[in-house]
Amino acid sequence: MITNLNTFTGEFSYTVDTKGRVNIPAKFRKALSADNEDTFVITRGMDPCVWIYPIVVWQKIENDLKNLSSLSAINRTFVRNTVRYATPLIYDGQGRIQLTTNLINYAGLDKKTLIIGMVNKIEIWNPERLKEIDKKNMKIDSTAYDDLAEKIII
Amino acid sequence: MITNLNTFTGEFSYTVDTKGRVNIPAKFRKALSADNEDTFVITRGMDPCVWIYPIVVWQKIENDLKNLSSLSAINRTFVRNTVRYATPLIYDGQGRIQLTTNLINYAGLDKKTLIIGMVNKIEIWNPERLKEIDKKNMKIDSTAYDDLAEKIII
DNA sequence: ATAGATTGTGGGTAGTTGTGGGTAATAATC
DNA sequence: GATTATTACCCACAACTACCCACAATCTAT
Repeated sequence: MITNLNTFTGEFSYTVDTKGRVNIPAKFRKALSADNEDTFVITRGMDPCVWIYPIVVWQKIENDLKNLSSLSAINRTFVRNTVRYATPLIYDGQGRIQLTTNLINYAGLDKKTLIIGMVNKIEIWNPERLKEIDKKNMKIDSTAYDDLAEKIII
Repeated sequence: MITNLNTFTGEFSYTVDTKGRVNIPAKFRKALSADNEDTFVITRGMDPCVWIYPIVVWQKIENDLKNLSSLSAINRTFVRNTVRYATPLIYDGQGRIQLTTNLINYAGLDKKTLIIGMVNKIEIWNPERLKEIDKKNMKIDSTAYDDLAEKIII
């Protein structure tokens, strides 16, 4: 199929097992370009969820961070918080990744999870939490969306 | 015949079978440009129906979304809600696509469906629902149409 | 009008995928 | 150094999906 590589869409329900492993949906593994060598980077999301990047995409982010001058305190904070929780890992023979307890706690994961393709990255959510956030965002000023609508035609 | 490629018009009645498959009207398949390689992307419509895009059209949307920075919460929400339910798929040897249970529920599909060409995309409706929505929309203020008249000459 | 091709619909089967658990190797603790 | 905990790798199975074949209805063309 001719899908964009390192591009993820769709929503999937999976479980975190007792060992803290989650399956990466087969579709997402297939979307990984070969130069990733089955490797992702997991880290904290800006929302209370886990973010997963293909490692080659992450490496580009690392390079961008290198260009931020450490003379600025904001830059230092930003860099620190961005890379602090990032862990590269290879998925196992069954297509699962081993989450860290740190990230499991941060995202409040517990058994049932939602795995969501976010185009250039993947999110792992506790379904309850996402529902709350969704509800909150319902009230976002619709003018914000209108601005986006000018950039993107769907 | 000289019709525009990746452009769909007309209305067709089809059935969703027990496995959740629907036929894509032969006319629509013929309208697909070759670079799509028989691939569509199905997702939630803004109305309670299923939207179907030719994959090359969808990929343009994906690329636009990639350029939105995830530092903005509004952008994250917008991207998530846009791609969350999107699934690329190739139609089978009989010209059918396999719908996801998620989308079937969302659109309230059940056996009889209406498939409608929407120019750059295709919609799948539960006929009952469409009738209701149509009735509601009858009451649209005609000034809204006047605004459109400035953008589109028909 | 008739023969042939195309199209819509149904179902069977083999392969894939998600999930659980076991065992060996490694690391951590006392 | 011995014991425990943790991690990495392997096997098993049930559920699901993709692919194939079949057939009837419709359309096309001669």
